Amino acid sequence: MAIYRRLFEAYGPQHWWPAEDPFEVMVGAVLTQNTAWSNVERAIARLKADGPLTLSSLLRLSPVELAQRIRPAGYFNVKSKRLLSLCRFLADQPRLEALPTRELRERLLAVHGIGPETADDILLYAFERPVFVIDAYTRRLFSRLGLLDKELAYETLRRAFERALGPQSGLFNEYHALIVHHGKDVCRPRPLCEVCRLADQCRFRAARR
DNA sequence: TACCAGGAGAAAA
DNA sequence: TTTTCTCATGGT
Repeated sequence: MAIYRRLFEAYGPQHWWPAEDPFEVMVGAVLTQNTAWSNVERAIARLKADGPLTLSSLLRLSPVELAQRIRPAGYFNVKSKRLLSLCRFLADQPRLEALPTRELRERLLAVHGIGPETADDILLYAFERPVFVIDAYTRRLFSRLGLLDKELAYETLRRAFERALGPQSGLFNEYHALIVHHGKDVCRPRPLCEVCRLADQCRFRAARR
């Protein structure tokens, strides 16, 4: 919680995810896989150029048509198939919001192209479930601070964060958003922000002892 | 020019 | 079962 308070005091509330509705959150979660958000924004803008971004509007597109629209996000052929798999899943399974979180997570993970991080993005930011998202920014920040081994398995880290913070989806939402803001907009791999620079120096000194 | 960016699935070992 | 490879655009 000390890290959270420090981030919140530094950057303020983030009000995430940057999307107009839950469906756009899900689309963004797939498009941002291993991709800079600026490229995702271009792809979403192209999807919206045809009209409102909805489940039915995407289901009307062929894989090739969708791939051309999301081209700026990279891996467009792969992501086109993944997005259409997600859309078919959403169309085939009504009342997903009524499912308990664990079952909803398992069903999302069974969809082609939805791995642990993407599933948890969707659970937290589209379904407002208390699930902590472990992404590259989370691993980088907390390993720099010497608080975790960034090679640990996804599930191990997720459970550790959830145990430490308790079942508060609002806090998980804000915490992860702050971690991303810190990693993306403040502290890039180089140059490091002041906090991470000091953490790196401490680790370097410790390693020399 | 080379590297990096909010992963996931398939193939190879 | 674990590790490695592949997918691709845009910014720095």
